[in-house]
Amino acid sequence: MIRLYNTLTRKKEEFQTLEPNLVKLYVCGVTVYNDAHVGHAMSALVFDIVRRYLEYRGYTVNHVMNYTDVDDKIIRRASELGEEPLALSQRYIEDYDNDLKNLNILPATSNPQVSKTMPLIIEFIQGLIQKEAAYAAPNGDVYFSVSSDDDYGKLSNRKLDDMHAGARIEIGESKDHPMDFALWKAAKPGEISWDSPWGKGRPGWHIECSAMNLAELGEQIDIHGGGNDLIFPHHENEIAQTESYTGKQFSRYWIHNGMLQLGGEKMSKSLGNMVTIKDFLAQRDADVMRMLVLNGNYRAPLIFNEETQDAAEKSLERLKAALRPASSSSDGLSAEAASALTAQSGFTKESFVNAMDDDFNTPLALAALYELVKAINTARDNGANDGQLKIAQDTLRELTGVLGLQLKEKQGSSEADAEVEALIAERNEARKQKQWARSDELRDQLKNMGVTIEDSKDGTKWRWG
RNA sequence: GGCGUCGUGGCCAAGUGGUAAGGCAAGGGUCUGCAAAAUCCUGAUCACCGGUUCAAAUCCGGUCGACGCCUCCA
Repeated sequence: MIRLYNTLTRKKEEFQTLEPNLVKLYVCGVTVYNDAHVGHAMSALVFDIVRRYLEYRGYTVNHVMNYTDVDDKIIRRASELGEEPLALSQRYIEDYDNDLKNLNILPATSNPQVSKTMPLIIEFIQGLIQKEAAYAAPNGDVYFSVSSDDDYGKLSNRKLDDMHAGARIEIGESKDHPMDFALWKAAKPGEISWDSPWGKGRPGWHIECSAMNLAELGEQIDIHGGGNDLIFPHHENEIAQTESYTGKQFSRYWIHNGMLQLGGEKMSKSLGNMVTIKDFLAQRDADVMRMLVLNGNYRAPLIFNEETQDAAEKSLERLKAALRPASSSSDGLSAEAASALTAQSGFTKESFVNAMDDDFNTPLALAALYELVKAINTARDNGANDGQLKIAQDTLRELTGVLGLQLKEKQGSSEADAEVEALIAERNEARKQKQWARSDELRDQLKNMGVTIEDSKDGTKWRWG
């Protein structure tokens, strides 16, 4: 039984899908006007892990992630660059797709875009006006009327009265209630716009997700996700719109990831404390980013610094090492020891599933994996052969795969490999002569080339990294 | 000010009533020519105060602190 923490109820709940074995999952994607940063990566990774795990547990996951390709910031940036807004956003969509691929994140089942959903958005707004949940203002804007919605504020646990103070009405707006928000914004001169019953304009931020949800997944979905900075106002408003429109509960479960922290504060484009995904991947392997996410609870803030990255990298090394082959000179494990290792595989799998079933408790799931790692290493030290390690290593490979870890050993070019082999042969010759100084010198040289050496009973082993 | 999350060993982090998982780092042992890898051993009473209980990191109240949202934001 899978349990997950539902922001709507602030409790862990048993997961039950609307339709058997099918999960309708909608995750808010990014606004595409700039390079994505590792905070975006965190969110994408969290939901990639959710999706992979649900699939592992036998569900078909209909995973929708949208692109906001029509927005104030896109328009501003495009005019700065002298580029068409949709051309700019299209460029960054491709760019982000590429980042996600490089992070080993599975592509969503579909990636709707605002610019391609216009008719439905307009229809949606018209429906809301008909139901008197929205109204057109004289200036061509259309607003959602929060007063029309009895349970407005239920997701973020806010009351309209409490929000009066902070709300602002900008000049030119004519809202009935300060918290009313735009469904449709009248176009300013020269801005990209679409025709509508209210004149030329473009959609507000929140309506797009309601419309794309409806288009892709229907009136009701199982899980809606995103960063916890979206709880208010974005997700709150989505609920208001969709439930006012359909009269049905929108999403059964709301999942929100915590914010990635750089130097004690949230990483964001506006704060300017960004590490882009490309910056990160130029320095570290994709697995490292994923490991950082796995190492903590997805709802908690993720501390991102050199120290946590180093630790993640080292623990990956430990997982990789467990997958390495047995010593070729080993003469096999006793039957009891071999069956104990196999038994451990079973225990680990069980612990892993129990941990993940409990709201994707990845730190606990990893702990289960390390238990198997230790068993494999001990078995190898005790003389296990490859056949005896296989089941345990296959299990480890399978479960790390569920988490989306690749655990690839670094590769070198064949010329470089040949050079390394030559140096190692030379070093082994020196070792045979007990010329330790020369031997160590060669080892240092290899180390500087990025090669790690391990001398063992069955010869010298080496690897990049 | 309002809403919410949280405060566990040097760092990251599990654990929601019965005397603290795991990873990284550190120190020591085994192995090794020396290393590396592996393995073994060593370390926290859980922000603070008060309460409930036979028993609390875990429940309740309070204090202090951190972070997020309340404006665009993953």
